[in-house]
Amino acid sequence: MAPRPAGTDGRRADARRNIDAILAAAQQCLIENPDVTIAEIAKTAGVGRVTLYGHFPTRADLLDAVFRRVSEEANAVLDTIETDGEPAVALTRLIAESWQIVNQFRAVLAAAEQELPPERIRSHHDRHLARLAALIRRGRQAGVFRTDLPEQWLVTVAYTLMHAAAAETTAGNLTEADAQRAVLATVLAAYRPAADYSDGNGR
Amino acid sequence: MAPRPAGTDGRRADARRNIDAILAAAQQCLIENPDVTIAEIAKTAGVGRVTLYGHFPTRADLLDAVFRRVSEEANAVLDTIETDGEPAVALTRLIAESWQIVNQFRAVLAAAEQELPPERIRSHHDRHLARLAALIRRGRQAGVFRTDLPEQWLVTVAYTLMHAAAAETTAGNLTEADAQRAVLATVLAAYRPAADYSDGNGR
DNA sequence: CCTAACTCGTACATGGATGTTCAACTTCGG
DNA sequence: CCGAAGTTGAACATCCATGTACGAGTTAGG
Repeated sequence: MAPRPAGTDGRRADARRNIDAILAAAQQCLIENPDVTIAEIAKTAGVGRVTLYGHFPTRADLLDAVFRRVSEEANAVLDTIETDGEPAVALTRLIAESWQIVNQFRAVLAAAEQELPPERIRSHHDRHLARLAALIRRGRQAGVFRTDLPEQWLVTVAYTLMHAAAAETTAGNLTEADAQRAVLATVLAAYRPAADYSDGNGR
Repeated sequence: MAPRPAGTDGRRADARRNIDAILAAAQQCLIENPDVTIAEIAKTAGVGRVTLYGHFPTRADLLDAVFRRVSEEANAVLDTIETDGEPAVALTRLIAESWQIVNQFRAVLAAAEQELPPERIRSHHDRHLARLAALIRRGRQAGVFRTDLPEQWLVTVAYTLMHAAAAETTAGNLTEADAQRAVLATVLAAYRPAADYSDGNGR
């Protein structure tokens, strides 16, 4: 109607709608099975296979778009988290939220890892990792997190454990609640300073 | 020469030799790239593709055999480890050894996980997991390991961290020595009782 | 030595997924 | 209402790894 804001995008309205549908479908399908076929994604999106190829010339392109989308969704959530204050508390908050996300989307990640060049994955992840890294740094300076291991390793520990817990829930070995608790308890313990003479109450 | 012990196997000597070569080649190839093609494995083994199929009718059969082989090799090593005495010390020994193995063979595992039915994986792994589980149980009774999380989860934590560390070394982020130290320190910390009022020296 | 067991290469059958091309049909959007 | 942008299914072209079939050549081993 109104001479469209010109920033909308070159595309026509229905095209944009389809792209959305495709991304949503892809996301859902990938969660159920990282090896879904393009054909199936198209069908789920209620769109012709050819149409899909029209927007995403190659499987990798599609995966990349989905990955980017999920990643941005995650950032939107995580950016609202308060990471100031007592590091251990902030860590608890951050991990709890992050775990929800990992638990939801780990299958997408798995798919992406299989078929996207590693730097691609890295670049999408960086912001998440940086957030945690910053918190760790702060906690170390405050003397409440251990400093005898590389910062990078501590980051890895947290993400690894989240993935593991997610796997355990999908395998049915742990309820979501138990899994979250387990991750939290484990990471907190793993981050505690090596020779900890404190009383365990954190101060 | 001597009327062969009759327990040798129905096969002819050269056949047995080839089977060995194939398994060895497969193991090596899979370590370099979990998606190696059968053809390449055959070539590496210095054997015709057809010959390979003669012994392992299907890719899954081959993977299974390789997996079994590696697993048995691992068991041979791990069975020699002293798991009595102070649980924390025994754990250190067990993890240190296990990590070496995981670090060497994680690629094989990855390949197997992709293409073998999960129960197969399980059955091969069980003995390793059981070993650790037993030690954990003992440590808990002795009051030196935490009891507020499922035993199963603690096992997962250890193996997960070993895999993560292995990944970090292959990525070049950690030297083998640093990785081993990191795993050890992290697992020990993670296993420590939740509200730990001890002096950190273990007794 | 002589035979059955093994191996080899080449060639072929299969199957499944990814992309492409085309010509007709719909829908936007001005 | 008209033209351009978008959509569609069907058919086709590739590609690539797996697995088979065969006939001829080797080798083990009694």
